[in-house]
Amino acid sequence: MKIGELSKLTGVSVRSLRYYEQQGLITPTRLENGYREYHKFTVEEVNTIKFYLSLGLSTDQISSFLHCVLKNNETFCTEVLPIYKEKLEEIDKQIQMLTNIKSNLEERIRSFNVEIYNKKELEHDHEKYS
Amino acid sequence: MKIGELSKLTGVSVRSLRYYEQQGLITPTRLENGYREYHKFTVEEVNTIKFYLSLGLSTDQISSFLHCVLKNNETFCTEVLPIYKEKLEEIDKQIQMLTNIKSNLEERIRSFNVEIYNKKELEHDHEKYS
DNA sequence: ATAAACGATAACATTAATGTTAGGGTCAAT
DNA sequence: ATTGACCCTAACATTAATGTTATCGTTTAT
Repeated sequence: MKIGELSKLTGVSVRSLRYYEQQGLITPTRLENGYREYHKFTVEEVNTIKFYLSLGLSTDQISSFLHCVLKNNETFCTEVLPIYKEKLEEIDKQIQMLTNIKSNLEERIRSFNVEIYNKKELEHDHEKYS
Repeated sequence: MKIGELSKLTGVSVRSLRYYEQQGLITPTRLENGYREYHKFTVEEVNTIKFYLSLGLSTDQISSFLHCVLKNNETFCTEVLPIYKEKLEEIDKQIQMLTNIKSNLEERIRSFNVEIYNKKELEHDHEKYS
């Protein structure tokens, strides 16, 4: 199949398919006219790539083990586990950072509410004593 | 004071100070020779900018309320609260995404452990029955 | 044979703050 | 007057996957 069909079947843009090829993730053959020709099982490969990208892995990381996981159960590929662990640490750090910022933001937002409360108190006092 | 001194006092690089100026966050005067001249209270301003940047706000967002918060208590600046709330939603979404990925990663990592366990079982069986 | 649909390559754009480098002025001390 | 420490502007680089556009060749249907 040609690139347009693969794109439709996978939902991955033609541009991205060419990029994956450039990154060494897929290697189509060429027809006489220069068009890329893909095997039908490339659909599965591209879906696998999509999955790993959705885990936040880079094309570089994916390329380091894709060859293996396309043939074996993932758990047989020793390259994968360290990458997962590395990514997990990275994500934990990010969550930690975001959580800190979130706390700060919530605290600042709370101080606005306190301010509004103070203003209402003032109005109330005004009524009470006027 | 000149830019080098401001940089030392705030820990913000000269490059970044010029960038903040370009974004309209600070507006030094110029000496006759073209050098930027900063008031001493600019140190406080830059520290304020640093703080808002650390909350993940963009220079664009900061510039929309910096003028106000430099003169008043932040809670008097009506522009700030919506920006905080917007940022908070954005961060919640990011945390949600990262948490999802984290779950997926942990599940995949777990399946490696199961696999190792199975392998050990095999060895064990091998001993047992050999 | 012409037009529409598809394919190819190549290059630039996106985001946002910051680093780096190049090519110059300025100033103070020697 | 030379040196070193500053300052200036301007421009390119960084990250990574994807979008966009330009220019061109190919195929297919009319």
